[in-house]
Amino acid sequence: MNIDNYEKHSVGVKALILSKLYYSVLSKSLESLGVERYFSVLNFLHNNNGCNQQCICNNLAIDKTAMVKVIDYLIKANFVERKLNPNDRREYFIVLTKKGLKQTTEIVNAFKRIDEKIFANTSKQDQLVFHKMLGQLAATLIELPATDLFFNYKKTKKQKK
Amino acid sequence: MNIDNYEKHSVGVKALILSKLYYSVLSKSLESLGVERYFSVLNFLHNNNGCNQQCICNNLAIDKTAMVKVIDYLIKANFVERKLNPNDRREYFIVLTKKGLKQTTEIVNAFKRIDEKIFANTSKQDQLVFHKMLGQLAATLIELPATDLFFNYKKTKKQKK
DNA sequence: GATAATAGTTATATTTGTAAACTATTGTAA
DNA sequence: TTACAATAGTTTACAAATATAACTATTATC
Repeated sequence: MNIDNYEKHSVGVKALILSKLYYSVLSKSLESLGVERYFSVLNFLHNNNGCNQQCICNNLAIDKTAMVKVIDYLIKANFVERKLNPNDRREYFIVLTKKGLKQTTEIVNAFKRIDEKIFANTSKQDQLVFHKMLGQLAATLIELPATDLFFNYKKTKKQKK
Repeated sequence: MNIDNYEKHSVGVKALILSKLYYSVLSKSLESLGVERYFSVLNFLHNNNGCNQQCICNNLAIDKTAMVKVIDYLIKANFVERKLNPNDRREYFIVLTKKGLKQTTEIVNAFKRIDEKIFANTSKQDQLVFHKMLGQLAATLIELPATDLFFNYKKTKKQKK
């Protein structure tokens, strides 16, 4: 079993394949959980419990219309609740339930475990360079002209005729 | 405009976000082309013209049933043709048309241009470490237990009762 | 010659992504 | 203080992606 010629690809293709491999391993290690999707959202919520939907979108580069369905799904699974912010009645806080808190602990650990495992044979120095580079690449890409995608804030530009 | 707290994410999440950013920039820079999808497939075909569908799947980690539609789409757009291999009549060679060859040249260049741009301010040494790490991570992940996903060869395991 | 394996297809269902239009609320500026 | 813009979130409709299973045709293996 193999991904052929991985080293020949561009950075974008490598990143996409790497994320596919990663999520495939993650799903396997979390098979027994009550949800089978949106692990990254739950992982994020564990560290940012009570943030609003837009915040999740901005952090994970997910479109806000897609996020509606994600939260609906997680509510149905009894992992989170929507709580209206009384000080700004436009937004809802997304809060983990008791069950959600317990389960997300496992998810957080699964992420950590995989990260540890794949870096096990790598020097601390190389790991630092790697993470520094990832940050730089993301920062550079954000500054280049791009299609709107998940950047909801840009959409208004088109509305004016 | 920004991706908040990028540096806090796990490798898998970072890779996914990075690929989203990358493809968003890529799409923008190829807006004028006759296709608006499957750039990585076309980029791959440019360097592997005449390979079969399974080969594309193995290289880009795409499921073979999805690949059927991708190739259908590219045939419709007059970018590629299916040519039956006379020596093994199960497989088709995927061959770029004249139009396809011309267009994929632009795609290949777009990939290269972005890679050059995002690495412009990075030392050759760091780039080497980065690519070496990407390869190592992918290789490690492939060895870990995973859900089947795009690994078509594994599916046979389940067929036997 | 039977069986397994491979390349590719079809069908179906679900999920995800995209665009546009929408409500409700809050912020801002004349 | 009213008008307008911006923000948070939702809905709808449609296109595309993903997953599963069953399928044909062909080739490889024993």
